[in-house]
Amino acid sequence: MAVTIRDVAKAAGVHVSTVSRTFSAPNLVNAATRERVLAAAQRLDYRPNRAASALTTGRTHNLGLIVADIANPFFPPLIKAAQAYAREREYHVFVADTDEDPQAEEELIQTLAKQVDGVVLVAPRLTNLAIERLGMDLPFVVVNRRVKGLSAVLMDIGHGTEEAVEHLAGLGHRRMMLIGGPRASWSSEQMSRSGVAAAARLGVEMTVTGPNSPTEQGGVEASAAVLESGATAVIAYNDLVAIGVIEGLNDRGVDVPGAVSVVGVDDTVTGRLNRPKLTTIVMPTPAAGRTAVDLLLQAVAGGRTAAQATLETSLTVRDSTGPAPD
Amino acid sequence: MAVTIRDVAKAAGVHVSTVSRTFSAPNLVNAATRERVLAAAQRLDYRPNRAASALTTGRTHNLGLIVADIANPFFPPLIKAAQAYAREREYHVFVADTDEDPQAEEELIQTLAKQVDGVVLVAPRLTNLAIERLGMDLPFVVVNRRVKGLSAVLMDIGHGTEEAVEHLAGLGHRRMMLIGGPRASWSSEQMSRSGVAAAARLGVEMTVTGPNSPTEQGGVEASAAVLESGATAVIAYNDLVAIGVIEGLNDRGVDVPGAVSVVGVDDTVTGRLNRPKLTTIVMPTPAAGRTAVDLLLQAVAGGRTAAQATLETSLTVRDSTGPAPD
DNA sequence: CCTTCGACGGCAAGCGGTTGCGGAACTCTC
DNA sequence: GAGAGTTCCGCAACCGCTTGCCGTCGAAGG
Repeated sequence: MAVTIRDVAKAAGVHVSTVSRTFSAPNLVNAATRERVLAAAQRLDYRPNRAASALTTGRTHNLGLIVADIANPFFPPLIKAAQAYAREREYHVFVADTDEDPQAEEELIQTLAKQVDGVVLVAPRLTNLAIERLGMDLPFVVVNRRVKGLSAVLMDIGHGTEEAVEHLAGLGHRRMMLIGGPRASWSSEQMSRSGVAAAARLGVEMTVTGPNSPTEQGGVEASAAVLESGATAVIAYNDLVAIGVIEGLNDRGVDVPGAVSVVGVDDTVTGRLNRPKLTTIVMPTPAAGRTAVDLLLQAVAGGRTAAQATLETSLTVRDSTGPAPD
Repeated sequence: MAVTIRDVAKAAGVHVSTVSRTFSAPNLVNAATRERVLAAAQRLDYRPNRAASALTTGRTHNLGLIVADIANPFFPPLIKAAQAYAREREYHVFVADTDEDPQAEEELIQTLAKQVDGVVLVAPRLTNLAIERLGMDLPFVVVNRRVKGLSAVLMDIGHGTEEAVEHLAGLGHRRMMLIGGPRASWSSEQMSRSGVAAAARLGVEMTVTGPNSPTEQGGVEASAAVLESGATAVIAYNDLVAIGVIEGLNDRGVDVPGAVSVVGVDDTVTGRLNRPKLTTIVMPTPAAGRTAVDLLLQAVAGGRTAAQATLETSLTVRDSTGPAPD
C-alpha cells in the first residue's frame, strides 16, 4: 500500500537497515550512501511510520493533553500553545475532554497510555493518590496542581492578586471582597491567602466568600454578598464570575466601576470584550501550555525528574475598576 | 515492561492467537476458554496495544481534527463534541491547529496520515485541489466547505439568515446591512445570498459590505459604513464582529438596540455574556462536530462514500435587537 | 465402526521499523 | 606486508498483535 522502508531500500540498492539508519542515526552511514537513500526516499515520497517505530523504540512521539472542559474559555489558549510547541518538536497531541468526570479521566489516561510518551493533566479532577499511582507507569506533568513525584507547572496567582489589591487600594478602596471559586481549587486558595495578606499589609479590609460556581451564574449569585458587605471593590475567581458580579450589581442599580470596582482573573476574550472591559489578572495560559510540554518532554527523555515551574501572573488594568466612591 | 498478549496467553495456558481472538473475534473461541482468557487478562490488567494492532490491521483507531485556530471561540464546542463522540466509539483524536497557514495544514495532514484512520478538516485553508489530492490516500470529512468526492458537513447559515431578516423586518426595520466576513468564506457568501433574497422577498432594503476581518476590530471598522448607509439593522458575520459593531456605534453615541439593531452569528459564550446580550444566529457547532466524526467513521468503515449532511441554523433573540426607531 | 464435518485453537508469517552483532573493506602503523 | 583499528553496512531477531492455514477432536451420520 503505502511506501515502506523496504521500497526505499530496493530503490536505493541498500539494505533496509541502512535506510533506517539514515533516518535515525545518520552519522552511522556514509555520506554518499546517505544521499542515495535520501534521494530515493524523496522520489518515492517515503514517510516513516511512527506507529511501527514506536513498537520497537517505545517512543510514540505522541503526547496526551487532558483538560476538564475544552469549551471553557480558559483552556483553548493553553491547548493551542501546547499543541504548537509540541509540533515544533515533532510531537502530535491527543486532546481529550473529561467533562469534569474523574472516572472518565482515569479511563482516558489508561487507554491513552500505550499510545503516548507522556500526558499533561490540566487541573485534574482525580485525587492525588490516583494520579501518583498512574504516574508510576507514564510521565506526567500536572498544571495548577502539586502531586508528589510529578513535574508541575503552577500559575502563581499570588503575585497578580497582590497587584490587584495594591491597584484597588491605590484607587482609595478600603473595603474589599474576594469571591472564591470551587471548593477544591488550588488557585482559589492561593488567591485568598495572598489577597488577605496584601490587604493586611496595606491596612485595608478584605473579606472572602465562597465556594462559588466558577461561572457567570456564580457571579450573579455572589453579587448579593458584595452589596451586604459594603465592599467597594471585588476580586472575582475568574472573568466569568466577574462578569456575573457586574451583571448582578447592575441589575440592582449599582454602577461598575462608578460605585464598585471589579477585577477578574484569566484574561479571556470574553472579559476583554465585556463592557466595561474587565480589569483582570492575566494568567499566562499559553506559557503554561508550552512549559508543560517542555517539562513533559524532559521527563520523557531524561527519566524520572520532577521539575517545577512557576509562572507569574500580573494585573492588566482596563475599565472595570476606578476610584472609590466618596 | 508492560503486560502483553503473551503474558496473558501464558497465564491462561493458551496460545497468543487465542488471546488475540478473544478480543477481536470472540465468537471464534469457546466460551469456557474465553472466560479463562478474560480472567487472566483482568488479573494482569492487560490492555491491548493499539499501535501494534494498527500495524497489521491498518486501523489505528485514531482520528485527526484540524482547525484553523483553537483559540477562536467558534471552534472549542465543535472540538469538544467531536472528541466526545469519537471516544464513545473508541477513537482517540489528535487535535491540531494550523494557525491559518495552508502550508502547515498540508504538512500536518501528511505527518498525521500514518497515524490516523481519517481526518476532519474544519474550514480548511487549503485549495480544493490540494484537498482532493490528499483525499486520495485518506478518508476526509470537511466542515463548511464542499470538496468533490469528499464527505462534508455544512452548517446552512441560509435559514438562520432568513429568520434574522424576518425578525428585523417584523420589528419595523426597512434598511438593513449585512457585514460579510473574509474573502473566501463559504458561509459569508451563503449569508449574503440568503439575506439579499429574504430582504427582496419582504420588500426591505439590504446592502452588503465586505470583506472584513472576522474579529472585533473588523466590526469596529465596519461600524462607520453602517452609519453612512443609514441602516437601522445589521447582521454581522459573527459574534465578534457584532460586538465590534456595537462598540463602534456606541463610541459614536449610537445606542444598540435603541437606534440600531445588531445580529451576530455563532452563539459564542462571548456573545451570550455581552451587554446587550447578542441576538444571534445559532450555529450548531457541537452537532457539526459529531456529524463530522460520524461521516468520517462511515467513510473509514464503508469505503469511498461521499456523504453530505446539512445542519440547520436558527435565530435566537436576545437584547441586541429591538423595534426600529421612528 | 468408519467417514464426514464443524468447532476450536495452535502455528507461523507477517505489519514497518530498529538494533546488536559481525564481516568486509580500508586505512594506519611499524 | 602483516596485524590492528575503523568505518560502513548487511543479517536477522524482535517489538505486540493479527490472521490464513491446518491439525485435532468430538459429534453426527451411515
